[in-house]
Amino acid sequence: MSATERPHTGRKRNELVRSAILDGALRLLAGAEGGAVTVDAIAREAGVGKQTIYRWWPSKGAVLLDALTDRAEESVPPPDSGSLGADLAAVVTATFAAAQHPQTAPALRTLVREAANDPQLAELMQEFTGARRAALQQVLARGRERGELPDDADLDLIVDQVYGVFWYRFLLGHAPLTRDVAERLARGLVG
Amino acid sequence: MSATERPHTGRKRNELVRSAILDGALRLLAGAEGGAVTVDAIAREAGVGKQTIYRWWPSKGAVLLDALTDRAEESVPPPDSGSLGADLAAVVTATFAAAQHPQTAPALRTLVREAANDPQLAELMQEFTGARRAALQQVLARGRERGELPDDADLDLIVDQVYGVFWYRFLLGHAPLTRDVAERLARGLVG
Amino acid sequence: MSATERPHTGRKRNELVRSAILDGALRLLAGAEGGAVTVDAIAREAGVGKQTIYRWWPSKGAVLLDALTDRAEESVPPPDSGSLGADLAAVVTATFAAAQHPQTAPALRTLVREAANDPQLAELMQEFTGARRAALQQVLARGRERGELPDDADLDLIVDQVYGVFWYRFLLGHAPLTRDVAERLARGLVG
Amino acid sequence: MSATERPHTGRKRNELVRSAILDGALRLLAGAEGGAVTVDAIAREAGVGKQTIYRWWPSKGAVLLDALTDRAEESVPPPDSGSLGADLAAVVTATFAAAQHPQTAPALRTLVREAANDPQLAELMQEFTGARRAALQQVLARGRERGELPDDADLDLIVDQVYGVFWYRFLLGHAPLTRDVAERLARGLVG
DNA sequence: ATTTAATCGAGACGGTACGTCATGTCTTCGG
DNA sequence: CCGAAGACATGACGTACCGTCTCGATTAAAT
Repeated sequence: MSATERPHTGRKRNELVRSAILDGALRLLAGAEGGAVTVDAIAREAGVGKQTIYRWWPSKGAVLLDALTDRAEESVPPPDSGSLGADLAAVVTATFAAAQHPQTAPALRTLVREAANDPQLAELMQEFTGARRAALQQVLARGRERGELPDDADLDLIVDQVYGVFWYRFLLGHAPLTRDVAERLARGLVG
Repeated sequence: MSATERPHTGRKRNELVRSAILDGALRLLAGAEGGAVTVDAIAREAGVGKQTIYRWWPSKGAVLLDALTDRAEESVPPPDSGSLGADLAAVVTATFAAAQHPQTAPALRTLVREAANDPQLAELMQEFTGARRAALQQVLARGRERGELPDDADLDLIVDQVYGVFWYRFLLGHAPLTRDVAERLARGLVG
Repeated sequence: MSATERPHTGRKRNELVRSAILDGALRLLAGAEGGAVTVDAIAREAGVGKQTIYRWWPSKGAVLLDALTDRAEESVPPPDSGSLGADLAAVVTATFAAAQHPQTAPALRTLVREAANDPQLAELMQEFTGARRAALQQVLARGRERGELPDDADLDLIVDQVYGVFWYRFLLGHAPLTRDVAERLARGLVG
Repeated sequence: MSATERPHTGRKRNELVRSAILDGALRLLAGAEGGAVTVDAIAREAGVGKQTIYRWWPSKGAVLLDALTDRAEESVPPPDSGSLGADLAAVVTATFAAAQHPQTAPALRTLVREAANDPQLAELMQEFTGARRAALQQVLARGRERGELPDDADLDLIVDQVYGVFWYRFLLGHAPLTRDVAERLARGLVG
């Protein structure tokens, strides 16, 4: 979408511009694989002035995070099937699967790369991952209440084993994140 | 160490220069915490020309990794006490402890940050982490041979749970990496 | 041996680059008439990095001034024919003619434009114009010694009438700077 | 003067806004001396929207010129004492004196600086200075009719010597613009 | 009395140029 | 040939103004 087709909204923030930027960012993230996700590039891709980006996001990474979360996240509620094993397997499987999406994966990797040198973005990602951890912990807490886990089980540790394995493999890529692995991991943790 | 105090060795490679560079890199990695581990900065810190760095290392990251591994690692052999639980606990505890060292921690974190945007370095770190994984897997394999693990145990997954938790907590810092956690983790995995 | 006494060992300044920049600047000044004498444009035109320009000149205008003076000025000595009238006419005529040169004129105008918003450059131009004034005053002083001007003649004022008329007409362009005008002006001042 | 204290006049042009803008512009012109006479700055200073400025003036420079001329100039008629020498001296002295005014001088200098990069404003200033030249020429023409100047005197050149000296010294500041200088200049031109 | 039309403050927007920073290569000179 | 110093091309960065646009309010003139 070019700038010429996009009407100005005057002194109000233009939502079309917002999504044009996020779209452009996603296109670059998904496409370029490893390179050239420049602020200038995003601006050009979206038909937007650089200043407009800096006006609304503190850093390039914030744009990327926004681009990823804005659409992908409709705040899926954690499953509650009554069985801890099933719930855990569901969450882990879903997590693994979501990151495999051919458009999401490169974007996510770029995002992490950006976060590494951008404290602003790092903090934003902390919030994001914190929410994920909290959701998973809730699932575990329900299971513990039902007696499916010992009372002294270290829920934080279990959560971190899940996300630890996920990120470790996702970023290093030395081993797969298949559905099979997900189920085996879940079983190992609460079996 | 300034350049003026260091004698030239003529056409042979000067070992003093090598360590001056690695020292300088370490000082920057440990000190600046968040900022500016530039090639120029390393060169200045070491009293060295930039070209000298590029002559011997393929990228900035390679220098950093070299700086970290050159000294800290005298290739500790994996423990072999005869008990899988004890061995695993020992490895995990040692891993957690090593990263806590007040000089190592910030350097390691910076290293990861650099690796995120430097494919050269990323590959080097893969080798490094690969070696660690292999060592741990060897411990587990010995235990499985002794019957301390079922024959169909997914050793790779267990290894990745250890290092996954480690890196996840180390980088995000949302939860501790104490000896207690290490032991609980080990017990959970092979108990 | 202190740092100041230490001979330079670094790479030498590349004279070709210097002249490439000045040439490029001149080409832009002469060509584009009024527009787009950007630092980026100069750099592109000269096949040079922007940083290289900023390394050697404090501002864009300084480059332009350098470009103009570097070549045009072989420090012409003021004429000394023995007759004040003839000398003055010669200087004024030469000044008028020099600025009419089809390549110099637009460059000079751009230079003034730049100086208006660049104190650095303004000072440089002061030096330049100061030297011109001094040269003319020397001519007048010689004439006064020979009795061709009264002892109480205000030489500064005469000089400023010459250069005042010159710049006033050159910049506003409301009246010509012909040889005829030059001679009439000279005659009016010392006739 | 802030916007809140200023009543709206509805669909009629608000004269208070006009003067608020001109006042703000003058304050910036006189005050900052060297910096930042931005359109945004004028708008902020006057408590006015940018569009309001662009609605009534074609360019920033036009505002500045308006600000200067609107108040200072009540179109003083050229003197006509019957003596050319006296009239000329009066005009020159008045011109020199006017520009010395502590509030006018910096504003005038800034105005010229702006004009250097604003063709719109440059043209407006041409009109302004043209009027001044015409006024002075009228004085000279009257004197020539009375026989106080030779029939072939180049009036334009005399005029430009006056204003040339004035602007040259005013802008460069290398020599004063005192009453004494004014009288000597006038005497030299028509004496 | 109601509509219509213009002013005005505010500020988002697409651009252009700025001056700085880091990278990795290349060049010079002294040991 | 090594090593220190640093020039150089490249390209991204984040900022400053520009001039245009649209909003929502206010008020005067036209209906």
